[in-house]
Amino acid sequence: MYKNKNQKRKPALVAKFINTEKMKASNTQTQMRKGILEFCILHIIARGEVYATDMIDELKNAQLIIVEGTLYPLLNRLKTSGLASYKWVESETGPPRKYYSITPEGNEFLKQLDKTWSDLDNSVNQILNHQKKP
Amino acid sequence: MYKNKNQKRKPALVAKFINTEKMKASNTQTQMRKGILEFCILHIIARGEVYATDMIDELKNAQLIIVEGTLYPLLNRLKTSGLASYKWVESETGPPRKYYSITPEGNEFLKQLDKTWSDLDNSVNQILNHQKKP
DNA sequence: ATATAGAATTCGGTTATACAAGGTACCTTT
DNA sequence: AAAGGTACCTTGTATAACCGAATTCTATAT
Repeated sequence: MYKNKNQKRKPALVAKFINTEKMKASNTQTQMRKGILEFCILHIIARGEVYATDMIDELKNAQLIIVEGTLYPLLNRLKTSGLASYKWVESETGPPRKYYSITPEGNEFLKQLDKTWSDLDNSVNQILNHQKKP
Repeated sequence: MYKNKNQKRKPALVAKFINTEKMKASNTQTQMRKGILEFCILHIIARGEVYATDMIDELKNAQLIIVEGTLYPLLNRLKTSGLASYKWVESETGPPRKYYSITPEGNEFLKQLDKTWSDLDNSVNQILNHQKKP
């Protein structure tokens, strides 16, 4: 729908990474988040048709800040791998939106992710509480 | 203690990644684990002096499989950044061991990680249970 | 017409984890 | 001495996710 003329972009200005305690913590945060966003998005989609802004809102609501530059590529990945699909829907207040829904394959995959997450959750809590497995 | 002669290495044989559902799942698993290992290790060290094999055993016990090639670099990172320290201890059954303990800075950092983890845990559970924040 | 806002897209850059696989060193036993 | 087990170390590499920021397009409002 959007044409892609080969346009030139200015290289982004990049702030140099500085290694302080404080930055380390925020780094760990991003590290921990890795792979969890996809999981959360799939869950949101699985509940009903939504478009990007809906997702961002819901994630923000759950204190998971996500930006467009992260979300859109992720949605494309889900689409390409057949885990999600979308349809265009006209909006009354602006440009049309892509409403996503989950596919059967997506649901199958989501089941695995649920297990992966709960396993991980259990493992971590076991370490935190230092209880030996029976 | 261990000398480092500059040895030559054969390039590692690399299995080409094949994109199946199954592999996708295991990939997500490693993604989700990112940054969590450091967190767990710090916790284990915080409880008392341990050496590498102790840690691996405890993690394995909690279903978190970790290999030496992951652990040793991680421990070095902790040491270098002042979050952990170690002392050599003779063993009665083999070569000496490095027993690690946490530093005050490490404890401070661990507090932050605890919060990071519980925040993330809450966020994810909020998505899974689909409850709006009050 | 023009401006503004909402929606989707793209990409260049940064990050550093986790793993595989090979290697060195120490200690005990035979 | 040779062997075997335990402990520690190092390099290379796959990744691949996430973000920042500019961009394009559409529709509505002024």
